[in-house]
Amino acid sequence: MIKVRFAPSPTGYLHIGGARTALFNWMYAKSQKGKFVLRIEDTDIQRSSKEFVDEILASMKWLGLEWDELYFQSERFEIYKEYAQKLVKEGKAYDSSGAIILKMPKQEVKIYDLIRGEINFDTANFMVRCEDGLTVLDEEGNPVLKDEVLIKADGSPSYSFCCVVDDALMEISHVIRGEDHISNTPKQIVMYEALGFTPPKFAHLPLIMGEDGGRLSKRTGAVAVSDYKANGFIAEALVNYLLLLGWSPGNNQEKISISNAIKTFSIKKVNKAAAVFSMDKLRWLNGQYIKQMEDEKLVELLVPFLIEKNFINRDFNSQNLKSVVRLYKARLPTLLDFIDRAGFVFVDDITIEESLYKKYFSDDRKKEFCFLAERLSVVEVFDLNNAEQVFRAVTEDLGINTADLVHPIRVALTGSDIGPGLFETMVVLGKAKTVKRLKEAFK
RNA sequence: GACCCCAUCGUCCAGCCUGGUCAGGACACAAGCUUUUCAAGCUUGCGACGCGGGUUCAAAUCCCGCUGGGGUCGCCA
Repeated sequence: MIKVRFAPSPTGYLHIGGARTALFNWMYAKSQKGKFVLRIEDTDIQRSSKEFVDEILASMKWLGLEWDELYFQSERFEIYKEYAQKLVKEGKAYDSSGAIILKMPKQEVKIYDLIRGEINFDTANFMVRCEDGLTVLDEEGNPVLKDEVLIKADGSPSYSFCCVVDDALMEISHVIRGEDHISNTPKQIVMYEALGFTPPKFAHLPLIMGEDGGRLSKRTGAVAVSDYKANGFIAEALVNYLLLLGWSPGNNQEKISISNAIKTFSIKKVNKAAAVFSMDKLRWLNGQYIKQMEDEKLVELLVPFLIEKNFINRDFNSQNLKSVVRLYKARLPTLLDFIDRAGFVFVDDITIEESLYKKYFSDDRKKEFCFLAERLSVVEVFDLNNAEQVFRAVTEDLGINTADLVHPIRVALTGSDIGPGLFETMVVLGKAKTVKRLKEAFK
Protein backbone atom coordinates (compact mmCIF):
# COMPACT_ATOMS: atom_id res chain seq x y z
CA MET A 1 0.00 0.00 0.00
CA ILE A 2 1.40 3.33 -1.10
CA LYS A 3 1.03 6.01 1.52
CA VAL A 4 2.48 9.50 1.36
CA ARG A 5 2.19 12.60 3.46
CA PHE A 6 2.48 16.33 3.28
CA ALA A 7 3.74 17.81 6.53
CA PRO A 8 3.50 21.60 6.70
CA SER A 9 4.34 23.60 9.75
CA PRO A 10 1.67 26.14 10.72
CA THR A 11 4.19 28.88 11.41
CA GLY A 12 3.21 30.60 8.19
CA TYR A 13 0.85 30.44 5.25
CA LEU A 14 0.89 27.61 2.74
CA HIS A 15 3.34 28.90 0.19
CA ILE A 16 3.87 28.02 -3.42
CA GLY A 17 6.76 25.64 -2.73
CA GLY A 18 4.76 23.75 -0.11
CA ALA A 19 1.79 23.61 -2.46
CA ARG A 20 3.95 22.00 -5.14
CA THR A 21 5.26 19.43 -2.65
CA ALA A 22 1.71 18.70 -1.53
CA LEU A 23 0.57 18.44 -5.14
CA PHE A 24 3.27 15.95 -6.11
CA ASN A 25 2.53 13.83 -3.04
CA TRP A 26 -1.14 13.94 -3.85
CA MET A 27 -0.59 13.04 -7.49
CA TYR A 28 1.66 10.18 -6.55
CA ALA A 29 -0.93 8.83 -4.09
CA LYS A 30 -3.72 9.11 -6.64
CA SER A 31 -1.69 7.63 -9.47
CA GLN A 32 -0.79 4.65 -7.28
CA LYS A 33 -4.24 4.29 -5.70
CA GLY A 34 -2.64 5.02 -2.37
CA LYS A 35 -3.39 7.26 0.58
CA PHE A 36 -2.52 10.89 1.18
CA VAL A 37 -1.90 11.97 4.75
CA LEU A 38 -1.87 15.58 5.92
CA ARG A 39 0.23 16.02 9.03
CA ILE A 40 0.39 19.38 10.75
CA GLU A 41 3.83 19.76 12.29
CA ASP A 42 2.95 22.10 15.12
CA THR A 43 5.55 21.06 17.63
CA ASP A 44 6.81 24.62 17.97
CA ILE A 45 3.95 25.85 20.14
CA GLN A 46 5.28 29.40 20.23
CA ARG A 47 5.42 29.93 16.50
CA SER A 48 2.46 27.79 15.44
CA SER A 49 -1.01 29.24 15.27
CA LYS A 50 -4.59 28.16 14.66
CA GLU A 51 -4.90 30.89 12.08
CA PHE A 52 -2.16 29.35 9.96
CA VAL A 53 -3.61 25.87 10.38
CA ASP A 54 -6.95 27.11 9.05
CA GLU A 55 -5.26 28.92 6.21
CA ILE A 56 -3.29 25.83 5.20
CA LEU A 57 -6.35 23.60 5.29
CA ALA A 58 -8.36 26.14 3.28
CA SER A 59 -5.62 26.49 0.68
CA MET A 60 -5.30 22.72 0.33
CA LYS A 61 -9.03 22.44 -0.27
CA TRP A 62 -9.02 25.34 -2.70
CA LEU A 63 -6.33 23.58 -4.72
CA GLY A 64 -8.39 20.40 -4.64
CA LEU A 65 -5.87 18.43 -2.57
CA GLU A 66 -8.16 16.53 -0.23
CA TRP A 67 -6.53 14.29 2.35
CA ASP A 68 -7.40 10.81 3.61
CA GLU A 69 -6.04 11.28 7.13
CA LEU A 70 -5.22 14.34 9.23
CA TYR A 71 -2.86 14.46 12.22
CA PHE A 72 -1.54 17.10 14.57
CA GLN A 73 1.84 16.46 16.10
CA SER A 74 0.98 18.61 19.10
CA GLU A 75 -1.45 15.85 20.13
CA ARG A 76 1.23 13.17 19.97
CA PHE A 77 3.94 14.40 22.35
CA GLU A 78 3.51 11.37 24.63
CA ILE A 79 4.25 9.01 21.76
CA TYR A 80 7.51 10.74 20.88
CA LYS A 81 8.61 10.82 24.51
CA GLU A 82 7.90 7.12 24.88
CA TYR A 83 10.10 6.23 21.90
CA ALA A 84 12.86 8.56 23.09
CA GLN A 85 12.87 6.94 26.52
CA LYS A 86 13.02 3.54 24.87
CA LEU A 87 16.22 4.64 23.13
CA VAL A 88 17.64 5.83 26.46
CA LYS A 89 16.91 2.43 28.01
CA GLU A 90 18.67 0.75 25.12
CA GLY A 91 21.69 2.99 25.61
CA LYS A 92 21.31 4.63 22.19
CA ALA A 93 20.36 7.99 23.64
CA TYR A 94 21.13 9.87 26.82
CA ASP A 95 19.74 12.58 29.09
CA SER A 96 21.35 15.97 29.07
CA SER A 97 19.90 18.59 31.41
CA GLY A 98 16.33 17.53 30.66
CA ALA A 99 16.79 16.90 26.99
CA ILE A 100 17.11 13.49 25.33
CA ILE A 101 19.94 13.23 22.85
CA LEU A 102 20.69 10.49 20.32
CA LYS A 103 24.27 9.31 20.24
CA MET A 104 25.42 9.71 16.64
CA PRO A 105 27.20 6.55 15.51
CA LYS A 106 30.09 6.84 13.07
CA GLN A 107 28.87 5.14 9.91
CA GLU A 108 28.22 5.48 6.22
CA VAL A 109 24.62 6.09 5.19
CA LYS A 110 23.22 5.26 1.78
CA ILE A 111 20.05 6.88 0.56
CA TYR A 112 18.17 5.60 -2.46
CA ASP A 113 16.34 8.55 -3.85
CA LEU A 114 13.65 7.83 -6.43
CA ILE A 115 14.54 10.98 -8.32
CA ARG A 116 18.28 11.24 -7.80
CA GLY A 117 19.45 7.69 -7.34
CA GLU A 118 21.99 6.75 -4.70
CA ILE A 119 23.26 9.47 -2.36
CA ASN A 120 26.06 8.72 0.08
CA PHE A 121 26.78 10.35 3.40
CA ASP A 122 29.26 9.68 6.16
CA THR A 123 28.21 10.71 9.65
CA ALA A 124 31.88 11.43 10.29
CA ASN A 125 31.19 14.71 8.51
CA PHE A 126 28.60 15.70 11.10
CA MET A 127 31.16 17.19 13.43
CA VAL A 128 30.92 19.52 16.36
CA ARG A 129 32.44 22.87 15.46
CA CYS A 130 33.80 25.74 17.50
CA GLU A 131 32.83 29.30 16.77
CA ASP A 132 35.96 29.69 14.69
CA GLY A 133 34.82 26.84 12.43
CA LEU A 134 37.40 24.34 13.65
CA THR A 135 36.23 20.87 14.58
CA VAL A 136 36.28 19.72 18.17
CA LEU A 137 38.56 16.75 18.84
CA ASP A 138 38.41 14.16 21.60
CA GLU A 139 41.36 12.98 23.75
CA GLU A 140 42.55 10.70 20.96
CA GLY A 141 42.43 13.49 18.39
CA ASN A 142 39.36 12.25 16.53
CA PRO A 143 36.56 14.66 15.56
CA VAL A 144 33.60 14.63 17.91
CA LEU A 145 30.35 13.80 16.08
CA LYS A 146 27.34 15.98 16.63
CA ASP A 147 24.62 14.11 18.50
CA GLU A 148 20.98 14.72 17.58
CA VAL A 149 18.39 16.19 19.87
CA LEU A 150 15.31 13.97 20.19
CA ILE A 151 13.44 15.73 22.96
CA LYS A 152 14.32 19.32 23.83
CA ALA A 153 14.94 20.55 27.35
CA ASP A 154 11.42 22.01 27.47
CA GLY A 155 9.99 18.54 26.80
CA SER A 156 8.90 19.21 23.23
CA PRO A 157 10.15 16.81 20.54
CA SER A 158 12.51 17.86 17.75
CA TYR A 159 11.41 18.00 14.13
CA SER A 160 13.54 15.15 12.84
CA PHE A 161 12.49 12.80 15.58
CA CYS A 162 8.72 13.36 15.27
CA CYS A 163 9.08 13.04 11.56
CA VAL A 164 10.73 9.65 11.84
CA VAL A 165 8.41 8.31 14.51
CA ASP A 166 5.31 9.50 12.67
CA ASP A 167 6.38 8.32 9.26
CA ALA A 168 7.03 4.89 10.74
CA LEU A 169 3.87 4.71 12.84
CA MET A 170 1.67 6.10 10.07
CA GLU A 171 3.23 3.57 7.71
CA ILE A 172 4.34 6.16 5.19
CA SER A 173 5.81 4.26 2.25
CA HIS A 174 7.29 7.22 0.38
CA VAL A 175 8.61 10.47 1.75
CA ILE A 176 8.32 13.04 -1.02
CA ARG A 177 9.63 16.41 0.08
CA GLY A 178 11.78 19.33 -1.01
CA GLU A 179 15.44 19.05 -1.89
CA ASP A 180 16.26 21.17 1.16
CA HIS A 181 15.63 18.04 3.21
CA ILE A 182 18.31 15.89 1.59
CA SER A 183 20.84 16.87 4.23
CA ASN A 184 18.81 15.75 7.18
CA THR A 185 17.83 12.45 5.60
CA PRO A 186 20.98 10.61 6.81
CA LYS A 187 20.34 11.71 10.40
CA GLN A 188 16.78 10.47 10.13
CA ILE A 189 17.92 7.16 8.71
CA VAL A 190 20.14 6.73 11.73
CA MET A 191 17.05 7.32 13.87
CA TYR A 192 15.01 4.75 11.95
CA GLU A 193 17.76 2.23 12.51
CA ALA A 194 18.06 3.06 16.21
CA LEU A 195 14.30 2.61 16.63
CA GLY A 196 14.34 -0.62 14.64
CA PHE A 197 12.10 0.77 11.90
CA THR A 198 12.55 0.22 8.18
CA PRO A 199 13.10 3.57 6.47
CA PRO A 200 10.60 4.57 3.77
CA LYS A 201 11.58 5.33 0.19
CA PHE A 202 12.64 8.89 -0.45
CA ALA A 203 12.11 11.31 -3.30
CA HIS A 204 13.51 14.81 -3.07
CA LEU A 205 11.80 17.36 -5.29
CA PRO A 206 13.75 20.18 -6.92
CA LEU A 207 13.21 23.58 -5.35
CA ILE A 208 11.25 26.46 -6.86
CA MET A 209 13.31 29.62 -7.21
CA GLY A 210 12.27 33.23 -7.56
CA GLU A 211 12.63 35.09 -10.86
CA ASP A 212 15.90 36.52 -9.61
CA GLY A 213 17.31 33.01 -9.25
CA GLY A 214 17.29 33.24 -5.48
CA ARG A 215 14.85 32.03 -2.91
CA LEU A 216 11.17 32.53 -3.62
CA SER A 217 10.18 35.70 -1.82
CA LYS A 218 7.51 38.36 -1.68
CA ARG A 219 9.67 40.61 -3.81
CA THR A 220 9.49 38.20 -6.75
CA GLY A 221 5.74 37.68 -6.53
CA ALA A 222 3.13 36.37 -4.18
CA VAL A 223 4.23 33.46 -2.05
CA ALA A 224 1.08 32.45 -0.18
CA VAL A 225 -1.42 30.29 -2.02
CA SER A 226 -4.20 32.42 -0.51
CA ASP A 227 -2.68 35.48 -2.17
CA TYR A 228 -3.01 33.82 -5.56
CA LYS A 229 -6.66 33.24 -4.84
CA ALA A 230 -7.12 36.84 -3.74
CA ASN A 231 -5.28 38.06 -6.81
CA GLY A 232 -7.73 36.38 -9.15
CA PHE A 233 -5.97 33.18 -10.08
CA ILE A 234 -7.97 30.04 -10.86
CA ALA A 235 -7.09 27.04 -8.70
CA GLU A 236 -6.97 24.70 -11.69
CA ALA A 237 -4.58 27.03 -13.50
CA LEU A 238 -2.25 27.31 -10.52
CA VAL A 239 -2.28 23.54 -10.11
CA ASN A 240 -1.63 23.09 -13.83
CA TYR A 241 1.28 25.52 -13.69
CA LEU A 242 2.75 23.89 -10.60
CA LEU A 243 2.52 20.34 -11.85
CA LEU A 244 4.47 21.29 -14.94
CA LEU A 245 7.21 22.77 -12.80
CA GLY A 246 9.56 19.82 -12.59
CA TRP A 247 7.40 17.28 -14.35
CA SER A 248 5.89 16.88 -17.80
CA PRO A 249 3.57 14.39 -19.45
CA GLY A 250 6.23 14.17 -22.16
CA ASN A 251 4.18 15.35 -25.12
CA ASN A 252 4.72 19.11 -24.94
CA GLN A 253 1.24 19.54 -23.54
CA GLU A 254 0.87 22.85 -21.69
CA LYS A 255 -2.72 22.72 -20.54
CA ILE A 256 -3.42 19.58 -18.58
CA SER A 257 -5.92 18.82 -15.87
CA ILE A 258 -4.82 17.22 -12.65
CA SER A 259 -7.01 14.21 -13.41
CA ASN A 260 -5.23 13.66 -16.72
CA ALA A 261 -1.86 14.29 -15.13
CA ILE A 262 -2.24 11.50 -12.61
CA LYS A 263 -2.81 9.03 -15.44
CA THR A 264 0.78 9.39 -16.59
CA PHE A 265 2.45 10.78 -13.47
CA SER A 266 5.69 9.12 -12.54
CA ILE A 267 7.86 10.22 -9.65
CA LYS A 268 10.92 8.88 -11.45
CA LYS A 269 10.36 11.30 -14.30
CA VAL A 270 10.51 14.33 -12.03
CA ASN A 271 13.30 16.76 -12.91
CA LYS A 272 16.38 17.08 -10.78
CA ALA A 273 17.10 20.74 -11.44
CA ALA A 274 15.49 23.63 -9.59
CA ALA A 275 12.91 25.63 -11.53
CA VAL A 276 12.44 29.38 -11.70
CA PHE A 277 8.90 30.50 -11.06
CA SER A 278 7.49 32.51 -13.96
CA MET A 279 4.62 34.84 -13.15
CA ASP A 280 4.26 35.61 -16.86
CA LYS A 281 3.60 32.03 -17.75
CA LEU A 282 1.22 31.51 -14.84
CA ARG A 283 -0.74 34.58 -15.94
CA TRP A 284 -0.87 33.27 -19.49
CA LEU A 285 -2.10 29.86 -18.34
CA ASN A 286 -4.62 31.49 -16.02
CA GLY A 287 -5.89 33.49 -18.98
CA GLN A 288 -6.27 30.28 -20.97
CA TYR A 289 -8.39 28.78 -18.21
CA ILE A 290 -10.55 31.89 -17.99
CA LYS A 291 -11.02 32.02 -21.74
CA GLN A 292 -12.13 28.41 -21.93
CA MET A 293 -14.31 28.46 -18.87
CA GLU A 294 -18.11 28.25 -18.98
CA ASP A 295 -19.71 31.69 -18.63
CA GLU A 296 -21.75 30.59 -15.63
CA LYS A 297 -18.69 29.28 -13.85
CA LEU A 298 -16.75 32.44 -14.56
CA VAL A 299 -19.57 34.61 -13.26
CA GLU A 300 -19.67 32.52 -10.12
CA LEU A 301 -15.95 33.09 -9.52
CA LEU A 302 -16.24 36.79 -10.25
CA VAL A 303 -19.16 37.52 -7.94
CA PRO A 304 -17.19 37.59 -4.66
CA PHE A 305 -14.73 40.07 -6.17
CA LEU A 306 -17.54 42.26 -7.49
CA ILE A 307 -19.39 42.22 -4.20
CA GLU A 308 -16.25 43.11 -2.32
CA LYS A 309 -15.77 46.11 -4.58
CA ASN A 310 -19.43 47.07 -4.10
CA PHE A 311 -19.88 46.80 -7.85
CA ILE A 312 -22.89 44.57 -7.37
CA ASN A 313 -25.00 43.42 -4.44
CA ARG A 314 -26.41 40.01 -3.80
CA ASP A 315 -29.44 40.34 -6.04
CA PHE A 316 -27.50 41.20 -9.17
CA ASN A 317 -28.79 40.53 -12.67
CA SER A 318 -26.84 37.48 -13.75
CA GLN A 319 -27.86 37.82 -17.41
CA ASN A 320 -26.35 41.30 -17.56
CA LEU A 321 -23.26 40.18 -15.76
CA LYS A 322 -22.89 37.26 -18.09
CA SER A 323 -22.91 39.51 -21.14
CA VAL A 324 -20.18 41.69 -19.65
CA VAL A 325 -18.18 38.60 -18.80
CA ARG A 326 -18.51 37.28 -22.34
CA LEU A 327 -17.09 40.49 -23.67
CA TYR A 328 -14.00 40.30 -21.50
CA LYS A 329 -13.24 36.65 -20.93
CA ALA A 330 -10.77 36.37 -23.81
CA ARG A 331 -8.62 39.19 -22.51
CA LEU A 332 -8.20 38.47 -18.81
CA PRO A 333 -4.94 37.18 -17.33
CA THR A 334 -6.63 37.15 -13.90
CA LEU A 335 -10.08 37.71 -12.43
CA LEU A 336 -8.83 40.95 -10.96
CA ASP A 337 -8.31 42.29 -14.47
CA PHE A 338 -12.03 42.03 -14.98
CA ILE A 339 -12.58 44.33 -12.02
CA ASP A 340 -10.08 46.81 -13.43
CA ARG A 341 -11.27 46.78 -17.00
CA ALA A 342 -15.01 46.26 -16.72
CA GLY A 343 -15.50 48.28 -13.56
CA PHE A 344 -16.98 51.19 -15.51
CA VAL A 345 -20.12 49.14 -16.16
CA PHE A 346 -20.96 48.86 -12.48
CA VAL A 347 -20.36 52.35 -11.15
CA ASP A 348 -22.63 55.38 -11.54
CA ASP A 349 -19.93 57.81 -12.52
CA ILE A 350 -16.49 57.39 -13.96
CA THR A 351 -13.50 59.64 -13.75
CA ILE A 352 -11.42 60.37 -16.79
CA GLU A 353 -7.73 60.80 -16.31
CA GLU A 354 -6.20 64.13 -17.18
CA SER A 355 -3.90 62.64 -19.82
CA LEU A 356 -6.75 60.90 -21.61
CA TYR A 357 -8.84 64.05 -21.43
CA LYS A 358 -6.10 66.02 -23.12
CA LYS A 359 -5.51 63.38 -25.74
CA TYR A 360 -9.10 62.77 -26.82
CA PHE A 361 -11.13 65.77 -25.72
CA SER A 362 -9.06 68.65 -27.03
CA ASP A 363 -11.49 69.09 -29.92
CA ASP A 364 -14.89 70.09 -28.59
CA ARG A 365 -17.28 67.33 -29.64
CA LYS A 366 -20.07 68.36 -27.31
CA LYS A 367 -22.50 68.88 -30.19
CA GLU A 368 -21.71 65.56 -31.83
CA PHE A 369 -21.87 63.68 -28.52
CA CYS A 370 -25.24 65.17 -27.65
CA PHE A 371 -26.60 64.55 -31.11
CA LEU A 372 -25.60 60.88 -30.84
CA ALA A 373 -27.00 60.70 -27.34
CA GLU A 374 -30.37 62.00 -28.49
CA ARG A 375 -30.51 59.53 -31.35
CA LEU A 376 -29.53 56.63 -29.08
CA SER A 377 -32.02 57.60 -26.40
CA VAL A 378 -34.95 56.92 -28.70
CA VAL A 379 -33.74 53.50 -29.79
CA GLU A 380 -36.31 50.92 -28.70
CA VAL A 381 -34.12 47.85 -28.63
CA PHE A 382 -30.65 48.81 -27.51
CA ASP A 383 -28.70 45.97 -29.07
CA LEU A 384 -25.48 45.64 -31.00
CA ASN A 385 -27.09 46.04 -34.39
CA ASN A 386 -29.12 49.13 -33.55
CA ALA A 387 -26.32 50.83 -31.65
CA GLU A 388 -24.01 50.44 -34.61
CA GLN A 389 -26.65 51.56 -37.14
CA VAL A 390 -27.45 54.68 -35.20
CA PHE A 391 -23.78 55.46 -34.75
CA ARG A 392 -23.03 55.00 -38.46
CA ALA A 393 -26.00 57.12 -39.43
CA VAL A 394 -24.86 59.91 -37.10
CA THR A 395 -21.31 59.97 -38.43
CA GLU A 396 -22.70 60.06 -41.95
CA ASP A 397 -25.11 62.89 -41.17
CA LEU A 398 -22.35 64.87 -39.50
CA GLY A 399 -19.83 64.03 -42.20
CA ILE A 400 -17.34 62.83 -39.59
CA ASN A 401 -14.80 60.01 -39.71
CA THR A 402 -15.84 56.98 -37.69
CA ALA A 403 -12.50 56.68 -35.97
CA ASP A 404 -12.55 60.37 -34.97
CA LEU A 405 -15.59 59.70 -32.85
CA VAL A 406 -15.02 56.10 -31.76
CA HIS A 407 -11.98 56.77 -29.59
CA PRO A 408 -13.21 59.81 -27.66
CA ILE A 409 -16.51 58.05 -27.07
CA ARG A 410 -14.81 54.97 -25.70
CA VAL A 411 -12.98 57.19 -23.25
CA ALA A 412 -16.20 58.99 -22.34
CA LEU A 413 -18.01 55.72 -21.69
CA THR A 414 -15.32 53.63 -20.05
CA GLY A 415 -12.68 56.03 -18.80
CA SER A 416 -10.11 54.16 -20.85
CA ASP A 417 -8.92 54.24 -24.44
CA ILE A 418 -8.48 50.49 -24.56
CA GLY A 419 -11.21 47.88 -24.46
CA PRO A 420 -13.56 45.78 -26.56
CA GLY A 421 -15.49 47.00 -29.58
CA LEU A 422 -17.39 50.23 -28.99
CA PHE A 423 -20.86 48.95 -29.82
CA GLU A 424 -20.54 45.89 -27.63
CA THR A 425 -19.35 48.20 -24.91
CA MET A 426 -22.39 50.45 -25.32
CA VAL A 427 -24.80 47.54 -25.14
CA VAL A 428 -23.17 46.16 -22.04
CA LEU A 429 -23.21 49.59 -20.41
CA GLY A 430 -26.88 49.98 -21.20
CA LYS A 431 -28.76 52.79 -22.87
CA ALA A 432 -29.24 54.98 -19.84
CA LYS A 433 -25.58 55.14 -18.80
CA THR A 434 -24.39 55.43 -22.40
CA VAL A 435 -26.62 58.44 -23.05
CA LYS A 436 -25.79 60.03 -19.72
CA ARG A 437 -22.02 59.71 -20.13
CA LEU A 438 -22.17 61.04 -23.68
CA LYS A 439 -24.12 64.07 -22.57
CA GLU A 440 -21.90 64.80 -19.61
CA ALA A 441 -18.55 64.20 -21.25
CA PHE A 442 -17.97 67.83 -22.20
CA LYS A 443 -19.73 69.51 -19.33
C1' G B 1 34.46 26.71 4.82
C1' A B 2 32.62 21.35 5.14
C1' C B 3 29.04 18.00 3.21
C1' C B 4 25.29 17.16 -0.46
C1' C B 5 22.40 18.17 -5.01
C1' C B 6 22.15 20.13 -9.90
C1' A B 7 23.56 21.98 -15.17
C1' U B 8 19.41 22.08 -23.00
C1' C B 9 16.96 28.96 -25.72
C1' G B 10 16.13 34.90 -20.93
C1' U B 11 12.34 31.28 -18.33
C1' C B 12 9.54 26.36 -18.07
C1' C B 13 9.53 21.66 -20.37
C1' A B 14 10.78 17.47 -24.49
C1' G B 15 15.11 14.77 -26.13
C1' C B 16 19.47 11.70 -22.07
C1' C B 17 18.18 5.75 -19.28
C1' U B 18 18.33 2.27 -24.58
C1' G B 19 24.59 7.38 -28.31
C1' G B 20 23.23 8.31 -35.10
C1' U B 21 16.41 12.55 -37.18
C1' C B 22 18.42 20.82 -39.62
C1' A B 23 18.01 19.88 -30.89
C1' G B 24 11.22 20.13 -30.54
C1' G B 25 7.05 22.73 -27.80
C1' A B 26 5.37 26.77 -24.43
C1' C B 27 6.01 31.74 -21.92
C1' A B 28 8.44 36.27 -22.86
C1' C B 29 10.38 39.32 -26.87
C1' A B 30 10.16 41.21 -32.27
C1' A B 31 7.53 41.53 -37.00
C1' G B 32 3.17 40.70 -40.00
C1' C B 33 -2.11 39.53 -40.73
C1' U B 34 -6.90 40.99 -38.53
C1' U B 35 -8.94 45.68 -36.72
C1' U B 36 -12.32 50.89 -34.18
C1' U B 37 -8.15 51.10 -29.69
C1' C B 38 -6.48 47.01 -26.51
C1' A B 39 -6.55 42.04 -25.98
C1' A B 40 -7.51 37.31 -28.13
C1' G B 41 -6.43 34.47 -32.56
C1' C B 42 -3.26 33.09 -36.80
C1' U B 43 1.72 33.33 -39.36
C1' U B 44 6.87 34.25 -39.14
C1' G B 45 11.30 35.47 -36.63
C1' C B 46 14.96 35.74 -32.49
C1' G B 47 17.06 32.28 -29.25
C1' A B 48 20.27 26.84 -25.91
C1' C B 49 23.13 21.56 -25.30
C1' G B 50 28.43 26.03 -19.46
C1' C B 51 33.92 24.78 -20.41
C1' G B 52 37.82 21.10 -21.07
C1' G B 53 39.26 16.22 -21.57
C1' G B 54 38.20 11.23 -22.68
C1' U B 55 35.17 6.52 -24.77
C1' U B 56 33.22 5.84 -29.90
C1' C B 57 32.98 5.54 -36.87
C1' A B 58 29.51 8.91 -34.27
C1' A B 59 28.24 12.45 -27.83
C1' A B 60 23.09 17.09 -25.74
C1' U B 61 22.95 11.76 -24.65
C1' C B 62 28.17 7.50 -21.49
C1' C B 63 32.83 8.62 -18.08
C1' C B 64 36.25 12.19 -15.57
C1' G B 65 37.76 17.10 -14.26
C1' C B 66 36.71 22.29 -13.99
C1' U B 67 33.46 26.20 -13.64
C1' G B 68 28.85 27.96 -12.29
C1' G B 69 24.23 27.73 -9.52
C1' G B 70 21.48 25.78 -5.37
C1' G B 71 20.70 23.36 -0.58
C1' U B 72 22.16 22.01 4.53
C1' C B 73 25.21 22.75 8.54
C1' G B 74 19.45 25.37 15.33
C1' C B 75 17.19 22.18 21.83
C1' C B 76 13.17 26.16 13.83
C1' A B 77 10.39 23.06 10.86
